[in-house]
Amino acid sequence: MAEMGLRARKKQRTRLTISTAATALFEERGFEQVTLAEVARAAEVSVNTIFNYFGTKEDLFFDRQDEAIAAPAGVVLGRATGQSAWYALVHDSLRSDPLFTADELNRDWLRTIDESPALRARVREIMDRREEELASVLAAAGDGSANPAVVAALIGGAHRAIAADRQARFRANQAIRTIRTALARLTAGSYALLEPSIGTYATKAAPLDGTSASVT
Amino acid sequence: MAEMGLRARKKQRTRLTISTAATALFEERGFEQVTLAEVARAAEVSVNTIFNYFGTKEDLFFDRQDEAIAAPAGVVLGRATGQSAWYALVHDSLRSDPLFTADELNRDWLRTIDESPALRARVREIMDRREEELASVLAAAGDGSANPAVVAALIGGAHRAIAADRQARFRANQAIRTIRTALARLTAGSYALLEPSIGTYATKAAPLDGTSASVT
DNA sequence: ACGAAAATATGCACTGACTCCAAGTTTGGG
DNA sequence: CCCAAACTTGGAGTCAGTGCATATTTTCGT
Repeated sequence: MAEMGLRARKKQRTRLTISTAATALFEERGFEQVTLAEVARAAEVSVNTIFNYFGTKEDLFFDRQDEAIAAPAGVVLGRATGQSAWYALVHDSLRSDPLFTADELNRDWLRTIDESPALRARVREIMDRREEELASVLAAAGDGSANPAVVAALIGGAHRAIAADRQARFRANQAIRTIRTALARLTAGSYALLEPSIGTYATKAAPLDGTSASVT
Repeated sequence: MAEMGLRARKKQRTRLTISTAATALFEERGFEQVTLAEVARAAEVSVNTIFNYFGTKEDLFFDRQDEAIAAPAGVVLGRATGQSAWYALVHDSLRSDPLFTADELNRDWLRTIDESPALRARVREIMDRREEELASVLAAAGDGSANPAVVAALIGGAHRAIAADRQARFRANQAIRTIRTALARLTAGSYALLEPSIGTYATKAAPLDGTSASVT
């Protein structure tokens, strides 16, 4: 992984140059107000080169969407023995999910999203794909007590509500501390609503090597 | 309402002409494969006229999205005294919500959506707005036991899962009867999951005119 | 170290949705 | 019957995104 030819390094550098130039422009003047030609000028490449690295204008902004998409599925996949999906998400979401973080760096970024219909549409798509990933992890867990897609959709619903709340609070220019505590409270409240129905769904069974008692 | 000048009638007719011409083309060859110029030719108007009636290409396809957006909020708003939002939705959704219907007419329509990223994005937007409408109706009901936006999001989650299931079944070319029963079963199952948490949320209070006993 | 092959960058021409504006044309009301 | 408002149209332009042909750069086998 540390091994990397000149070509690969250069590619990585170019990609970063374009992405940071674009993000800066977007946050400064708004997504729709910036043209790809301007991004190209700022990054000192041709417009076509941008398309070599990014499929769409939105991809320039959501450069690392993959992390956000994989987050909940990863949390559930990495839950400890005896923990349910719900339990793992309750205790890990606020820490590891980029969707739940609130710091000063988020402010301009979130405002930019808020002001652009195209970016908001993209966020919806990301949320949808999060749900799909989560659903397939839950399906693999093989808990027949409920439809995994439905369980994933309920969790996804909670996440949407929390994300919307975060947006609203940033929009209202609340202090980071305030947002953080409100977010924690809302997260707890939302998951509490879900506990009776899915609190024990997809509980990870103990390994079958016989050293621990059965779980049932 | 029956009163309508020649101008207004003509407008309505033109709108319908454009919309049906467009829908026919879309279902025949796919949304992305049809150009607005072609729609204009088919409807015998200019491209600019299309934009007089419809804001975007997608609006041509989702001509009556307003009904879909207002459906759950309407059901909840119209619930009888003593019924909760959950109860009203469980018993009315399959009947009155266009999102839950399954008949032969849906087939081509849904396939067209399925094959177009742009239309799928629009569906996500519609789902989002449904949730917002529902959330504001719930908020107006003033049940402080839970955050109305969260409750709306959970219901929205269930709806998304059901809609996705319907899509998958149409995609797999299942028979309408099969889809209908599967849909009913999934709807019941999803709402059952929600009952313990929100089953009595926003129960409509009896009128205050004193003729009936207090509820609480 | 050299030259061919593969990867990458760029310019050019094009499509298609959408906007703005400046005429036409049609309709309703006085 | 004529004027004003509503509606339609054409034309010119913007911008994201595609396809292609042509440089230019990097890599790799020899």
